[in-house]
Amino acid sequence: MWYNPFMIVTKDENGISVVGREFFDVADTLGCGQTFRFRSDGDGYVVRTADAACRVRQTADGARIDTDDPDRFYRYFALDEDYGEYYGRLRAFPELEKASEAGKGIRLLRQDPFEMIISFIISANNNIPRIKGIVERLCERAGRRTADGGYAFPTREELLPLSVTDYSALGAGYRDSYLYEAARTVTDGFLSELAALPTAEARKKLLTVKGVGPKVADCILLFGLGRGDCFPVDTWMKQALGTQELDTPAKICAHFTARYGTLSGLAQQYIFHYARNVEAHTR
DNA sequence: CGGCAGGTTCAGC
DNA sequence: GCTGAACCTGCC
Repeated sequence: MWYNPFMIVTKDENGISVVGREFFDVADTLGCGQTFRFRSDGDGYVVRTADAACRVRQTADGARIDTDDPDRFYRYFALDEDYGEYYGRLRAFPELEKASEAGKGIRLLRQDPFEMIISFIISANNNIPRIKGIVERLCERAGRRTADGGYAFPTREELLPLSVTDYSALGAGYRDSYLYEAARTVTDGFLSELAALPTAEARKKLLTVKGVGPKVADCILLFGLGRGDCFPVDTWMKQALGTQELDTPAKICAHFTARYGTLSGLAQQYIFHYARNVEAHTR
């Protein structure tokens, strides 16, 4: 059992129970664009990562995760981390007062780096329903069957047999050749070098992959490599934060990573959530 | 039905 | 280095 002032987490053989829902909002955590592999199921969600699956739902006093692999999802949902503390630190920034309050239940998911590279190449200049569809079809096409009857995300080896035309047939559009190339570029060696590099150098390395630009690289670093010092700048960020001085994505990124440091990624998620779910509906 | 979607590439300065 | 046009596809 693990405890902090805001949350009590208990692991058992069938899953994980969380007491304290303030810093674990299931819908917000899954819905803020970090993962595309979840679907509604009754009063909760089925969530997949790599070759594992769980069912997660919000409960009266917290959340419940049912899974064969509690340790995996304990890490996946970062239940060893004190998001109450992170929230407190970010809330101290005046400009984050409203966004942090609205998004305090968001947690950054610890996901698989290879899965993140492929998924976020697909995400570029694309919409979420379509991204989810492409990822789902890719898993059905190339991933292994899992014990629960679903599909695992394909490994690099499982993607190698696919042709550019195969990716096109999955609906990937012009990203087909990027995916084909990425499966050849992103070897285990590439990934282990990536993990060993400081964030700035890891970012440069990711930018050598075709189809990976600054925004996608930051998403991979943040969601797949635990680099909290990244601040992905997308259309929402540009719209919410762009000013006369901060008039390019690179300037916005540099400004806010300098300001929020290792909590930049979480701050970005708070702002993204607020811009898309709160501000958009109140205007 | 045309614009848009959690951008990137490529060509031209 | 920086800027802008072109880009698959299917939701809204």
